[in-house]
Amino acid sequence: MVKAGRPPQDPARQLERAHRILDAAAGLIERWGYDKTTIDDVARHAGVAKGTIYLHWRTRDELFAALLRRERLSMLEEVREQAPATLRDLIGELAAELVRRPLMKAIALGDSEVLGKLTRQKRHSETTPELGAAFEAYLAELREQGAVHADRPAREQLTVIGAVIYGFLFTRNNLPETMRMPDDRLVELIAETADLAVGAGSAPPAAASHAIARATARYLDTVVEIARNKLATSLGS
Amino acid sequence: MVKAGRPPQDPARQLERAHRILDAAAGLIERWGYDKTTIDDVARHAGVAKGTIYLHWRTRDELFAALLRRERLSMLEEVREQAPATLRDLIGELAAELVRRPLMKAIALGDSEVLGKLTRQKRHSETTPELGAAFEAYLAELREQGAVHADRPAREQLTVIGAVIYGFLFTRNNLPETMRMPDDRLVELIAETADLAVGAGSAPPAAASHAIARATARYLDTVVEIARNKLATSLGS
DNA sequence: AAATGACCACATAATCTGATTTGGTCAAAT
DNA sequence: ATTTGACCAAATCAGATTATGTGGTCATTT
Repeated sequence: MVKAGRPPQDPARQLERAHRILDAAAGLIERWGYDKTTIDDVARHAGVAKGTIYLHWRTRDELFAALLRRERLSMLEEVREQAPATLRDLIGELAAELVRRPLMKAIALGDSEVLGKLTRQKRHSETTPELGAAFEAYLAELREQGAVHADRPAREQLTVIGAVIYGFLFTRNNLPETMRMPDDRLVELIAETADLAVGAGSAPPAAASHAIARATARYLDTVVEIARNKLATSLGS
Repeated sequence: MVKAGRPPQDPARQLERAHRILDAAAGLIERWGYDKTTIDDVARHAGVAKGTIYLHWRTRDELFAALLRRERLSMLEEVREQAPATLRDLIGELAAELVRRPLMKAIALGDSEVLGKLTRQKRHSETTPELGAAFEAYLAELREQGAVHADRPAREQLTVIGAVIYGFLFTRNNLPETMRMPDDRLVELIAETADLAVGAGSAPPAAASHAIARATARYLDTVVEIARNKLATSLGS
């Protein structure tokens, strides 16, 4: 006669619980910032015991990393669903998501109010050179299609796009209320400015538009896949 | 019989001394930041007694304000001497000066390492709405000449230019050494990006180039004059 | 009149101590 | 096999206390 014991838990439930914990953490960090958000708070808001959280992640930082990766994946999936067909639309969708997601915005801007002591840590872009590399490859394809300026390094174009997004997002925050433009307009301006700076002077040949759309879709597939794998690592599954 | 007394000093010498003090302050603040720079240090480096400094400015902050205003005037005069003839050249010259002047750059970026507790103070652009207004007026002239996009508010264009400059300058600082481009290239990119974002799609009519150059020169005259007056106030003359 | 630098009130920094919080563990419960 | 929450060491915080440094003044000197 064997003891009944507790039956193994459904892995799907485990995953659901992990997400519930991340949901709680996301809300708390957005509201109180990283430093003031304790594991106890997260556990209470997620309706689990503190020890349970450590069944999912070894440290607080790993929980936070998982949260960021989930958010990043969600953002990229959302962008992909919009199915942007040009570089400009892609940047516009990315910017729109950045504006709408406090956590991603905080990461992009290095907002110490939210990130607390993690502010000076590794930049997100440096953290995953793969994502940067994917974007550079994408730019190379665009160049072949005559969609971006051909005679300057892709690395530089990446810097330009980054600077434009950063500049608009940041200055917006520290602007008097009266001078702020609506979100939609801001996003339009970012996309337009970045595209003008990086794009070829003239419109790409009409015949290329299909190839460009395909390249864009493929780029998004690639980065979504990368983000998905990173997240999987962080969820221990 | 009267005592000889000390003869009145030459006002020119007083002014020269004021500048010597500001020179000392500039060097110290660039090196140690505002918080760590004491009046005693400044006095010692300027070769005067502490009390002498208070013959020129009532408080430490007023000394600092004078320093910034002098730097600003110097920067604008330098730009004017380059005689930029287009918006793009103007922005390029401004950016070049910003890159070259640590104090101005610190102000533009709100660098707390240099500004110390003054970081959260009034932004420089808010401080002098006159300068912003002058630039808006300049943009209006350019619009009449077909040099900038006509159907969007000048206010917005000002924001765009600010965002571009800020974005490039800031991201440059937090970039790994290996990815940094040389100063000249950075400046070119800033000018080009801002100009593309704000300029009319097509090149302005050749007939307008003279008027544009005149407007640019007039704009610089205006702001140099404003800056000169502000500085005069700060020097008590 | 013009310049100085010793002087002082006050702000800031540094040190210490005790109390509280919090990330992480693990024996016990299920 | 899972989950829990009391528990602990280590970090953080709050406050008191002391030490140091600094902005600004002014009697004195030139």
